[in-house]
Amino acid sequence: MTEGPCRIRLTPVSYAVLGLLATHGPSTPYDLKAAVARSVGYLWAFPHTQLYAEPARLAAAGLVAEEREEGGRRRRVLSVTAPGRRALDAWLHDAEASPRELRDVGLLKLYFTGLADADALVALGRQQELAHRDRLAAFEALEASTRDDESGRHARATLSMGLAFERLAVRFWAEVAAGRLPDPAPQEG
Amino acid sequence: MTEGPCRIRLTPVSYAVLGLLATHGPSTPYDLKAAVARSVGYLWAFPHTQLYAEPARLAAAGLVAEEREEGGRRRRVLSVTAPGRRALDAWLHDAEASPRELRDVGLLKLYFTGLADADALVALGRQQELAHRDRLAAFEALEASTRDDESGRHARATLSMGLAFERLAVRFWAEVAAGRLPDPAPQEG
DNA sequence: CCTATCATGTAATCCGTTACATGATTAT
DNA sequence: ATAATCATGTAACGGATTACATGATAGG
Repeated sequence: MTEGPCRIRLTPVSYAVLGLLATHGPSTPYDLKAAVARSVGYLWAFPHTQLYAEPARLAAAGLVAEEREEGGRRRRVLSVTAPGRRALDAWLHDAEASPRELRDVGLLKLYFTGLADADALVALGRQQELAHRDRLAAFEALEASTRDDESGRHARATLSMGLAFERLAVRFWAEVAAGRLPDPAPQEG
Repeated sequence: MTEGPCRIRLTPVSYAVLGLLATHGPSTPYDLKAAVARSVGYLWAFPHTQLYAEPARLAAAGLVAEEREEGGRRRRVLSVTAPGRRALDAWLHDAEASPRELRDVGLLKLYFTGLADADALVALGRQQELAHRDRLAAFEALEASTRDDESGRHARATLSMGLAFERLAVRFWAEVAAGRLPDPAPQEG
């Protein structure tokens, strides 16, 4: 049993695909698209084209197997190979993961809003508050619909972080919208 | 007065460059690099190469002006043009900014850690807690060093969000490290 | 004077996105 | 039967990262 023919760099998308295949078993790219929408999508969404392109990359490296259906649409059915599973496990057991920068466009705007007038600031606050409220509502709906789903404890844990973050963001931007620029100084210590 | 010769798509990097030039006046790419490190870097860092490449793009579009020093290093000195300033103002006055997905590798791992054993989970928690503690400490140092800097109120506001987020992350990952998988259900409401 | 680090840049790669396109199903 | 939407892809583009490279300045 030889290893994959060529080494490729594995990105988060790679591991998401491997993880979804390992979780749900053999799937078509379309299945993956649906699975993402139902699961990690709120945390990390990718366009469906990536779910067609990425398996090809992984297949070239021998980490997933591609089979074509015989009849009708001749869809690709993907599954994890043994090397693929090993790569996934290695990733999961490697605790290293540098935290993401915020990289939020709203915050970047806020940073420079001193260059504009106060109206721009308040408008930004309002818009951001609304946007985060929407996401919060979506997360809460998702939370409600996955209660007493014992199998998804890890998924619910990440969702928990998502909810906490959105609540924080709503509070933050509501302050901005009210014309009160938050300052870290009077810390609630 | 004609507009820039060609339209380009302006990305967050573009506006960061425009914003920094508008704030600090004419600068070389190296100045920009230093300014980023001192300012927005904690929120959104880019490699220095982008601070050489991006001004070229902006110059081609007429949004910044490039001059070469005469003596010695013949460095490029960049400044915002009138159209550049208008583009920046338009961006600042457009409140639209879809919030960023979390897209955190640690959370993605957490999502799939049901596929691995409990050790992996705890190790991940520990590592993430440490990483976020480090960032929190860095943010706190930055906060302390910018106190009573009246001109940077907007900067301090974004920093305030950064601090709050890191505190949240530390709490969250500490739970994971302790083997307690957070669940959104018992909401502190 | 030599070395190390700072400062300044170029070039290539590659992933992610956007745009486009078309074959199946389902509904009316 | 036709329209509409679902399902499934291909192809090109471009920005961001990575790797490489070299000229100045300072320290020993």
